Amino acid sequence: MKSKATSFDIAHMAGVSQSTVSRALSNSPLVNQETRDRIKQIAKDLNYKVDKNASNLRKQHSQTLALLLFEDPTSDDSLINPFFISMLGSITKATAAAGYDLLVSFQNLKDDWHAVYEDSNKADGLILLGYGSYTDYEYKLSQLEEQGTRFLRWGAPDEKHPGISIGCDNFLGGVLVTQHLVDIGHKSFAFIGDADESAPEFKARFDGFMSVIAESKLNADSVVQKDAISTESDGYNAAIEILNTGKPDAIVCASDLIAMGAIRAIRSLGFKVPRDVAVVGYDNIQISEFASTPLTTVHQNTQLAGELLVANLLKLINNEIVTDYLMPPELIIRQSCGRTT
Amino acid sequence: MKSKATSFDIAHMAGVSQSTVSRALSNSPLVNQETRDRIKQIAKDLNYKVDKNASNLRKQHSQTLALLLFEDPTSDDSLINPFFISMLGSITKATAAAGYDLLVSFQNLKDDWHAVYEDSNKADGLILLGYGSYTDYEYKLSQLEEQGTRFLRWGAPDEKHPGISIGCDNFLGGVLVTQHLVDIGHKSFAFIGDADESAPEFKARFDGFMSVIAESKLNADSVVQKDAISTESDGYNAAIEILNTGKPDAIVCASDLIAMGAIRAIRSLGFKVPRDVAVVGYDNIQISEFASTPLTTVHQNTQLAGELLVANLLKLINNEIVTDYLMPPELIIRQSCGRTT
DNA sequence: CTGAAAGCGCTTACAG
DNA sequence: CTGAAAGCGCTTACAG
Repeated sequence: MKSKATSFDIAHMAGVSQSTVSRALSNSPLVNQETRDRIKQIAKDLNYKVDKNASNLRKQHSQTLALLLFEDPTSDDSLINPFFISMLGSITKATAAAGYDLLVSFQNLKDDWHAVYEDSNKADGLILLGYGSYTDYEYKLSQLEEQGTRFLRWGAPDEKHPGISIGCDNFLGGVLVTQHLVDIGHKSFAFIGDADESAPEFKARFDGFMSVIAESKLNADSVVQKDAISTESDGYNAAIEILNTGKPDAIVCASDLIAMGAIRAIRSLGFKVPRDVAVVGYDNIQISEFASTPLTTVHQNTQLAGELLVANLLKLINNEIVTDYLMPPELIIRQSCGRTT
Repeated sequence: MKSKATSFDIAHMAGVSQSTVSRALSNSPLVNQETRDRIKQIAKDLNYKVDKNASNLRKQHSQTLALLLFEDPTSDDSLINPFFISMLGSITKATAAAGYDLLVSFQNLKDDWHAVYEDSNKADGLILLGYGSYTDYEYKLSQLEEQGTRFLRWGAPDEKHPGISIGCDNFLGGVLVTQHLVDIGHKSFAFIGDADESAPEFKARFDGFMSVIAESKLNADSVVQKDAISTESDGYNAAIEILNTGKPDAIVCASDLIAMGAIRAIRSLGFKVPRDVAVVGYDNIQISEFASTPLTTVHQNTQLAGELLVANLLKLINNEIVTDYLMPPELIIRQSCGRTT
């Protein structure tokens, strides 16, 4: 194992000063074209790469973005929400395309926030990604902001939270999917998913759902809502409870994972989807297409979302002005909602 | 935005030297318990964190591991193989648990290997994760090894490739799933998946498959094999080709994604799974359980794999001896293979 | 266009 | 147990 070459080694070989090597390698127009090429060739031959630690220390920035994933505390390892996975993929690519590195870390609700500060030190900016509220972190987020840490969060814009958010219009998504159910003739509805402050995305979906119920002059009082976080088993349990009290025409679920559980529950009681009960989800995760009954759901453009998140975080880092942004959701009609014609 | 505190600031406030601060914060037993506590308290109050760039530069290591994901060049963004996603999750956690950071980057076959070297500079060790062969990278891997870069790859142990590998016994997996099909009475078989040098994992699964065919005294000549990389569409196309020439009792697929495509193909021709044609996959990705016909498949313990990968890479970094390791696969029997009794 | 020098914020021998 | 000092490998004013 040979020790790594430094810029001094290159300088020595090229017969120039170390400063010139540094300039040449960073494509400074200050250095003579010819010299620059020669230095680059030598660097290439030696497989030399600039030491990032030294470079970053000197430049006082890291060329690194950190992605902080907030998981639901109950979800087990193997069940990372596929939606986030998809986001992870697009963020990774967008980051790389921008010439930045990506540090990924999972934040656990149980831990204290050590990791965030650590990461904020190693990264020029942070992307926060997670379902549910960042309410628990509000204080920490304020602290980050005070320190001058640049961060963006995925989710609903929210006056009460520090920081800028980029998200998908959950209210509109809830409207789209519920309106479709109404349009094709469903009359009675249930909703599965947390619908309080702790889960702003879910709540917005629920609000969209309720707004359609109200406008359609359906009996809002007959609507059942059951709490659930985004897991298959929560969906299952909530659906069982609902069906024990009565059978709605359609169940609107706050996520595809919940919908998968609801479908399993409906079947376990001997009903058929969508014949006896229609089910719709949210997220358009991969499973939803291949599911036993392909799921009608709401698609969020994760590709675009990743690009937006990275592009805007970079703007933030460059002290440009960034505002909240809400992407439009897209209704995906498959079989689980019933008669589509 | 206030500028960040440094160890000198802490030293000033604590009335000690900067060296002492550094020692206290790294829990050196050299410094007086009381002083240590006082310094730590101040650091906490100031929300001070050690500058990693400076620390790493000085210590000449990065406390960072890099995960290099090799994707099939054809797979589109949204379809990152769920198996890798699961690995990503477990690697992320294992890395964090070990007190390291994780840098994630997607290597694109089209690009040159710049990223690898970059990453090798920012990380103490590399984990290579991808389906298929690393043949194309063989030269680069040798170079990495020469430079003294520590790396581990996920996959089949392979004499011809540099580096140590940790993987799952693909041959045995192929045996398990095929033997089960034979046991429950299937007689004629097809295999979908690349079965040449370029895809060592798939080839090993195929070899396991063929060994069962041979031992079962079935007519090996009648076995059809069609190439496919791990995508739903490749699986679909390959299955269509197979069914156009004849209908085997069972199709063994080199991955779950391929199996999903095969099932779609079988249905599109009016056949039923498993009644007319049984299908089995490999990987036990999340979809396989929720699929229209739950998939019989082979499970690889990604949780363990991630831990093993990280633990062994850390050993490598500490100059301990590490050897190839092959994890046992586990057969998961669901409905797609037919009569299970 | 090029070089000598300072300094980014740490860790760790070295000396006491 | 503590401090003064060197140095990790760069980038970038500063001077020419």
